[in-house]
Amino acid sequence: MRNRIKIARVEKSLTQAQLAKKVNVTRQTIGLIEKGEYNPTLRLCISIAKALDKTLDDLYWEE
Amino acid sequence: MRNRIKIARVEKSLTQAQLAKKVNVTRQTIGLIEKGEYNPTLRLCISIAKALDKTLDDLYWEE
DNA sequence: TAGTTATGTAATATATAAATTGCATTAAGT
DNA sequence: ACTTAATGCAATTTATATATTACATAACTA
Repeated sequence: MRNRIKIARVEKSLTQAQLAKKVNVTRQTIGLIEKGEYNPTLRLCISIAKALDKTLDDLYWEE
Repeated sequence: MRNRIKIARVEKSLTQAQLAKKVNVTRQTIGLIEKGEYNPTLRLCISIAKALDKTLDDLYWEE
């Protein structure tokens, strides 16, 4: 599950912990999702996208 | 978790069972996701989108 | 009427997402 | 050299996504 969360997060100058708090998960969960080793739920994907002012396609879609 | 899977599925003239087979889940899982009562994983969301020739935003994003 | 297809739904079991805790490393600042 | 902040990572536990099995109904059709 590759994604572009880390890029978007750093662009917004957020740490993993800050993003985690915004979307109500732990820092570890964010770290593992960024690494692509997790298969997050849709609800969490949407929360992360909104927290970073991106859409699902921005962060998770690859043609 | 509202979504537009059912509309896209019917447009492609697929039954729930046919779509389920394409994405390797059970018919029941598709039914529950269409009803919005499930919170599917990103991997499954992507599989469904590709099977229906849509993107994540097409099916799951609402502003 | 009987049989088939598509769908809804419920109970239980299994797989896995996510939490929790803890420790290690790196880089920045003092 | 000593903090502190940010991140990586591993083991275990808990919550929940999904499978499995089964039964129900509505629409169609032979």
